[in-house]
Amino acid sequence: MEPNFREIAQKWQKAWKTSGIYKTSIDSTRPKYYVLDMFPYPSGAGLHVGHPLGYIASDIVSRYKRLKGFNVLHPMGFDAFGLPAEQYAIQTGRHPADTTAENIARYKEQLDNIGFCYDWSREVNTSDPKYYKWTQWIFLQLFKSWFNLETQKAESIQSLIAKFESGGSAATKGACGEHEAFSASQWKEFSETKQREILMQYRLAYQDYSTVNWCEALGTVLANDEVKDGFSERGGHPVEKRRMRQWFLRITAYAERLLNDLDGLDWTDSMKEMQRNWIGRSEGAMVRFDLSPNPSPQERGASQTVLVQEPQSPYHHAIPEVWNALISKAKEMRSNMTPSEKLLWEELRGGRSGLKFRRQHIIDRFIVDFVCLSAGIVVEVDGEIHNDQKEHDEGRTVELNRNGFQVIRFTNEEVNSDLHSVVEQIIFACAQRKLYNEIDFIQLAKEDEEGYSATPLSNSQNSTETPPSPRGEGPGERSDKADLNSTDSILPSNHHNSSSTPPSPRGEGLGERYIEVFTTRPDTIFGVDFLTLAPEHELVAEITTDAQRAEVEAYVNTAKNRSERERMADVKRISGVFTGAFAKHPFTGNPIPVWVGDYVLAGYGTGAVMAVPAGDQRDWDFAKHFNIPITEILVDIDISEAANPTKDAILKNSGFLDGLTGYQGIRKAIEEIEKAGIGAGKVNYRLRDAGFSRQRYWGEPFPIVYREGAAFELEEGQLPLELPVMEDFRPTGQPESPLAKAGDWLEAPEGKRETDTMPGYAGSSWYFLRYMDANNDETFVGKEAEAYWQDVDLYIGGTEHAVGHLLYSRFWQKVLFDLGHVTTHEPFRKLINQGMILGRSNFVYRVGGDNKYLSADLLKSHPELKTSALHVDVNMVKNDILDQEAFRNWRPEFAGAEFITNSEGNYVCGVEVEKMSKSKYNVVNPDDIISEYGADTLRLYEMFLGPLEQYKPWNTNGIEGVYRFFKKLWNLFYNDQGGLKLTNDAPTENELRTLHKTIRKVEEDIERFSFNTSVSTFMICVNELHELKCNKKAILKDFLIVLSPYAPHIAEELWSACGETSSIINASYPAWNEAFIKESSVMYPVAFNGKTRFQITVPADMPQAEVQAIALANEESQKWLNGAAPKKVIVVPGRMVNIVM
RNA sequence: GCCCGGAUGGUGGAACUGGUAGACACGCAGGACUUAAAAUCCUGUGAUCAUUGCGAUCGUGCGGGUUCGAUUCCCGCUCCGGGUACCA
Repeated sequence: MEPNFREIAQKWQKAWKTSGIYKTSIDSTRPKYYVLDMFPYPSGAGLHVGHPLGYIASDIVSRYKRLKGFNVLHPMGFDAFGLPAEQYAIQTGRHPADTTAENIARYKEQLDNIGFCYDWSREVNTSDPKYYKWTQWIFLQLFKSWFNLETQKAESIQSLIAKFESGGSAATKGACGEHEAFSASQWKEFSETKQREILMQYRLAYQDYSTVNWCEALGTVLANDEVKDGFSERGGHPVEKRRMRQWFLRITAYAERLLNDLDGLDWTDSMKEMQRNWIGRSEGAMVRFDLSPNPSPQERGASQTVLVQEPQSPYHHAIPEVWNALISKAKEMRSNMTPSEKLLWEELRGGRSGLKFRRQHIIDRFIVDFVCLSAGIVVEVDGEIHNDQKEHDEGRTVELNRNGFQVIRFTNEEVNSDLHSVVEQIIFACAQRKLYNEIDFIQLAKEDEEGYSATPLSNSQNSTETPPSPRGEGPGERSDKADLNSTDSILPSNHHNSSSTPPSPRGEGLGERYIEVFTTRPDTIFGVDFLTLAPEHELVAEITTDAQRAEVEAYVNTAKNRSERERMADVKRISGVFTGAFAKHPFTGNPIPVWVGDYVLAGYGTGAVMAVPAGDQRDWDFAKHFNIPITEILVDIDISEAANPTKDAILKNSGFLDGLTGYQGIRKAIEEIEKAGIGAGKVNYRLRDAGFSRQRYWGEPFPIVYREGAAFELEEGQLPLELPVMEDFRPTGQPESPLAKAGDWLEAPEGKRETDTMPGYAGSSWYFLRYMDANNDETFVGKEAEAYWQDVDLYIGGTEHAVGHLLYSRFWQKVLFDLGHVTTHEPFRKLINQGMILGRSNFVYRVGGDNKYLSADLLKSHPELKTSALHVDVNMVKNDILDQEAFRNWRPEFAGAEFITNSEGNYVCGVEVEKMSKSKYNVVNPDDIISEYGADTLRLYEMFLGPLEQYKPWNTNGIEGVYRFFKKLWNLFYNDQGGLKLTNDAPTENELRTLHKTIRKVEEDIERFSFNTSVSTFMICVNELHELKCNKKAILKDFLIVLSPYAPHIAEELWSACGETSSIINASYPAWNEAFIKESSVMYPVAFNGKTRFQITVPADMPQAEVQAIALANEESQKWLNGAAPKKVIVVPGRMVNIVM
């Protein structure tokens, strides 16, 4: 008789429901165990076979822990607010409340079919006002608190107000935005609006203007993790940046705690690592670089007169005879400029670049292509460069250098292909040169050193691209000038005594402006060759010189308008522009050019970096691209091809850091930076405050009203603030919420309502707490319930929530903990990530344009046939063999399909593993499996598929094996006629051994979440009991208990067949007895040099020496030893014997 | 690029602290039962060689190393999967 597993499942599901056996309550006599699944988002598509994988695992643990005597909390609910539900509703033209309710009903039905032991009386639904009342309440707790940096805890905003009243803004340190300083009396005089404005800077839930991801198509802003490569994760619509007033949660205040507390969690390393990366802690230093004053026109004039004899005798050294020849030649050249020269001249002529250039100008005995006399820069454009030409050029360069000119060379190709960059470099070189000139002037005057003309560029390889540094120490030469003493002597004196006055946050000091950078490599500070600002950096406009203004503005505008996507797309492209400004190196006093580049992100650190080409590849690339000279600071490291970012290289040319490794240098450098009062060691985080506003309809409304522009919270008694029912809830297409159209609702007696709604993660950040006391109307979770259930012992869900949900939940929990509302500071003790179940797509191969299909196993033998692969519904395929009739009936166009089958007459389908999706026809619905094989088979088979955490394709092929197992089990209880064949006989030793081995193994497996191996243990047990022809109740009943977490329905059915009247769910897990498992004799494999040759069987308690003797005495041993004496014999007790020859 | 994980028969996978590699299952082949099929049961199934038999050799992505002994530990690679990124 065939058992009907489907009917059995339905029967017991009904019985359990009626008896309310899954209802859980607080029971202080038993230890608690809280097993939680990540609750699903009820989409319209329903569950596929991949969804229940984690649920099955958690259900097994729940039932097992219950058998073990724990009071188990195992709830389920629905994450029902959010964008997808709204999108789905808009698509179907219905209200999200209706579609959500339907989807939930469908999900529940599907879940119940699988036989989960959820206590549905604790169901939560985040879109239910009874639930979101408390989401709003928690938001108010965040709104009404601030983070005290001194105690590293959240406190009530009242304590902050008290501190302001007594000591003004200086009285305390809290995590906050920017605001002015004020005294206690000033505070008291502030208007309420003003006070609220300041408090807003401290609240854990606060408002701020910020750039957000605005998605035109979805009509809403998106969280960073909802944006992938500049497109919305859902729908793939383009996303752009907009500046809007938004709600934020001050999660950054908790960065350190969120990071440190990871250590105590039983999560996978990769999961913790993802959170660590997201928090992105990096240690380093803040360093300020004072800005040199921009040269005024007068100063420029001064420098000109000193350094270049201009304009009186620009043609110096030219003797009359040569002069006449040169001048006619120059005229000729002017009228016959090469196309590249013409191109460049168009950019340089008439002072367009802010500098005056002359063309085909005579200097000494040369005619140079272009020259900027005020800066002393010669620009040469060459054709193809041959070797002898190169030599000639070098000679010419040296002579021009001698005359005080710096030569920059470009090839025709460079000018033609990247004119912009060429012009850029020229302007940069001129500006830099001008500043050097000034400094030289000052230094020369002061120190009475050798004159400028005696500072030639001697390094002929790169001299054309290398401007002289202030006192003549070009790269790789004159190192005697770069020693500690000389750098000390030019340290600005104010740096030595300014440590008592902390720098203001930005470069707005009195009379002195500076750029503050964050660096993780303060040890490389002597290798700083330039600074780079993010295009959005606030100092950009201020410091840019007039000459560079047009270009910088153009660059900044382009960068701003470039969407995220475009910026991502050409990460490789290096772009930037020189501001014309210079900063002063804090230790050497060298001028450091300030650039703008979009490789620097405004949102990280200070939005400015100190660029060290020697140690950072991006800086290196930037320097090479713009011909910025690179300072070498690493001993014996070649940086001609790439930067060296390692910290173990020895530093040189680095003043007080010389001779130290990077590791040592970091500490020393921070020390010196702090001593000099130009900065301090600093820990920086990548984590940003969490955007908490959404311009959508289907979310929690904020319990906030506005009066005179200030935000006021609603009273607790006014919650929930229900979402108004609206006919038209579609996005407005403007960056404002659909709720802006809500008419009367907007006008509250207390003021004007906030129209944004909360994001999807609001409700899911605390749902695990609500389950503990889901029906409490007085509070979000009762004190008693919270104290009993505390936290989640086991949390199972996908890795996709690694940083979003899991981080926000931890943050909320910590805030609630600080405020005294919960007793634990981490919500999820152990976390397991189930791997995704992938689809296994099947294909048919259509021949040409015909309605004819070639079997996949014949593809190779028929290379002459051109075929195209078509996805075919996997539900028409069994063991990769197509149901031909079903295919013909699938769609009208396949009705007359002809099949070229293999020799057995089968049509074999092709196979590919892909994500499960409707469009690939590879979705398997658990309901179909259940109606064919029953719920237990589905449960057991999903577990049998492989390790829980592993990604694996769904393959229905193996399910028969599990089904056979159940039939085999059934046959231990029933004979062919359907009669029970159970006996009450005493079990034999063998039967007991089989049983107790199984009890032990399954227990061990569940404890380490190795569910797939318990399934094979069940199979082994049933196979053995079959062999033993065991139908003894004493054995089978215990086996059923062990099996019941995996296969509750069949276990319950057979349990009652044994005459039990109470449910197996309430049974106790049997204890295994070592005495039954112990074998009286042990089989030892005997190996020679590690290779197993034969086996011996000896009594289990035989001493090692005797085992060794027996092994050696064996005649097989004699054969393998071949007369030789063994060198060594190793006996591993109970394991094996190894004889070394 | 960086971080994490992985690679074992025709397939999914097992081997938990280094100790008989391939448990359990699928598939396949052969057999029993049956008029036949399904279901069920039995046998075999890593590769190569030898097959009359005893068997032998190789084998856990590749190359080294440690060890009496390595799928397991170490070093260096290859490939695959996931995460993440101009993060200074």
